[in-house]
Amino acid sequence: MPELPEVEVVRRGLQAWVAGRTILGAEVLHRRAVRRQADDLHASVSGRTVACASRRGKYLWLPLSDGTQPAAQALVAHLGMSGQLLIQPVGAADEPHLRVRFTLADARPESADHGDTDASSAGELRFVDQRTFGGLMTAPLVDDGRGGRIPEVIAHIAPDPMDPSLDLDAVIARFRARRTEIKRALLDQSLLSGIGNIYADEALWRARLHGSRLASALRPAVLRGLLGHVREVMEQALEQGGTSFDALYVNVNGQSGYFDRSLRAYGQEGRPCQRCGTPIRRERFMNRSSFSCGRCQRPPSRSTSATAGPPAEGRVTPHRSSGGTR
DNA sequence: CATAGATCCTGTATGC
DNA sequence: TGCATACAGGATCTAT
Repeated sequence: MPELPEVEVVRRGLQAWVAGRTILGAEVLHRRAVRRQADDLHASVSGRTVACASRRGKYLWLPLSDGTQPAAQALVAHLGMSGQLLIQPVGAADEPHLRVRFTLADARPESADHGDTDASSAGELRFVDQRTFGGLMTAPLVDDGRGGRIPEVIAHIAPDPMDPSLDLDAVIARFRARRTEIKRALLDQSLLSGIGNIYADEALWRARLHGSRLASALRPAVLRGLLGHVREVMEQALEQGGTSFDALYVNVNGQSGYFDRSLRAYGQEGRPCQRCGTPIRRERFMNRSSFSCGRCQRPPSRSTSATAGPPAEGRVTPHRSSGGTR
């Protein structure tokens, strides 16, 4: 499941293989894969040159230059659960779940040493997605408020742990203002982006925190430590090429990462905790699985759990704007 | 406004 | 063997 490290691996591949190349055309094979203007995709991208490959959290985008001005538009991509962006030679067999095909001009259109075009370097950028939770769209680029540019459709996505402009103190303050479980807050992309179920569980394991702890009940130093673990585990995963459980996550050349060998909590149900030997347990949380150590990661007491029942009688209850219909 | 839950999607694994 | 069900889960939409 692509989270920040996996998406960053893909971004680097796009930077190496697609940046500087001109898009000749787009063919949409599955409409759901293009979120807004499926009919306009070809017209929106053809003839434009990919300036670079950018990322925030789990979103990727390719600023598209028309050659005369800084890019005003970008091709935005989210891999969802099973999306892949692959570089393929022209003529390669279509993948079973090929959704969008972009044809790319020669990587070196200006190298006229011999005057002939090098057909072997022409190629395709393909969006392949089995479960169609991912998608592409084009969007105008707007100022991000920090001197950078971002597609306006993802302006609500918070900076991620790898962003050098991240204001850690501000993030900690926002976490502390949340009256919800810490894992739920970690997964909220408007607070801090790039974290999914895998790295949330890994960071919580490293911090020895149970995901049901109330975010607002954690001291700033504890949150600082947790966010440090988030960043550290993501950096380590990136060094391993990301986490792959199967062929659903691969880089632009179809290769898998190896961080699954280093997972300590996610998917480790029944295996001994690497710290204390207690079997890793699995719990349902937010309609998905959560993995944690029953000894190192103590669940909160009822009084500090966000999943605890309603306040006892006599407690002050939040006011309602209108009378309840109950 | 803040928070919680439903929903989309399909290949693979599991159970009876 | 075959069919039904569970599961993976990020972002968006809806409800409270």
